Amino acid sequence: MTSVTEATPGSNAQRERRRRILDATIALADSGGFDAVQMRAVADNADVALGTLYRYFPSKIHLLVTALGRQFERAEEQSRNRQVPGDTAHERVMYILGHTTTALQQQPELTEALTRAFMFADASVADEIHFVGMKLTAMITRAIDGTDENREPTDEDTAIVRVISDVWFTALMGWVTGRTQAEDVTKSVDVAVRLLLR
Amino acid sequence: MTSVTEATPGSNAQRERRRRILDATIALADSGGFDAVQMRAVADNADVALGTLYRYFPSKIHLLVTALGRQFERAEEQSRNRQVPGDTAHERVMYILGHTTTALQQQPELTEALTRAFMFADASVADEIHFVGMKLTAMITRAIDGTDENREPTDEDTAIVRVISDVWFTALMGWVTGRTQAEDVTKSVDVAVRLLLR
DNA sequence: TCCAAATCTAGAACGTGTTTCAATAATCAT
DNA sequence: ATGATTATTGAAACACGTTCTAGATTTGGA
Repeated sequence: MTSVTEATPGSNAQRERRRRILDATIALADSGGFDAVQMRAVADNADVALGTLYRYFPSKIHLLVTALGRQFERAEEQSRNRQVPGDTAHERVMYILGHTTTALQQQPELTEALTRAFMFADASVADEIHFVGMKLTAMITRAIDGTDENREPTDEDTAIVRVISDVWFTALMGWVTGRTQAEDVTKSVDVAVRLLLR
Repeated sequence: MTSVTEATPGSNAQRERRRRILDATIALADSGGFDAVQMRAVADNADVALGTLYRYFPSKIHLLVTALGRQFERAEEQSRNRQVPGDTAHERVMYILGHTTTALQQQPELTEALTRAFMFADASVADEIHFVGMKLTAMITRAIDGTDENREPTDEDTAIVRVISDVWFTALMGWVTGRTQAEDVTKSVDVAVRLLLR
């Protein structure tokens, strides 16, 4: 037992298993998307039994949405440490979302897997979904507020952020399902942001 | 062979089979949602062989999205024949979407099945998806324009309609997946419409 | 009317998410 | 250290979407 324990519950071995499972999930998703994340393959690659995998994550959706949360946590962390460039709220929001969209589109298979899982998710995954929503909201809100670090977001800000998130998500969904082009995602968001932040 | 043939291709018997399949689909979806629409059950209830079902609809998703199209066609037809009440664009859009939302929420299982299918749909269902999008766009656009029947929608109108559709869809998705309350759907849309139509 | 092509049927079979179970291993309180 | 509890393993089994096959049936043209 090392003294350095993370906030995650369970023994060392359990935290290790959990990490291996999520790593295997991301690796498989990155290589072949949603369909490649097969529970038997995840279990094999993570060196755990299938039953153990299900003890840690009650379904494929939980697994993927949790992985999505981990990715968003990192993205939000990164964005938190840097000043968002841009003179207007519009520019700043587009910087963040354009950036994030491009990053996601660099790993199309992974993005497809995670987005599809997000779409599938039902009430039993509400916590994980909420977590992801919070991270996204935080990023966009920070972009709207800009340099004014201490500005308390107004109700209107919050409402605008929600609408932008919805548009972004729907556009992303169109792209991962192969119904729209990569550029269309950023375009859709840009139109929405223009309508909302004026 | 009767003389009255619909626009649907194929022989009489084939049109009958197709109708039986879609009817069985709606009935099963209405009774138990997405999970109850099992391909074997649909085939049984429609009195066709499983192979035949797959000849008519290449996947469960095609089947459900086609059924969704039929439902939306009817809804749009109904709304087309009536004047939309309300003095402002906001009131009229909310009337239409509030109405439609309430109608969908009367049949939660059916709505869950159709919405989930819509979410799943990939490029191979693009035509059916597009059809549904057109119907929805038509309804909302008519509501924005109000009594001015001949007004040509501006680019801005079109953009606004897209954003509203996205918000509505995302909210509906939250509800069918059991993550939000029924009222939240209309509330979300109302906030978005207020931000966009001012 | 008859033949060839297309369609339909019944049912088996396959893949993958999920569940279950008996046996083994690890952990923890006393 | 020991016994009890809990976690893990390996493997079988199940459910449902989907595919495949062999034989009937229907259809449409000569």
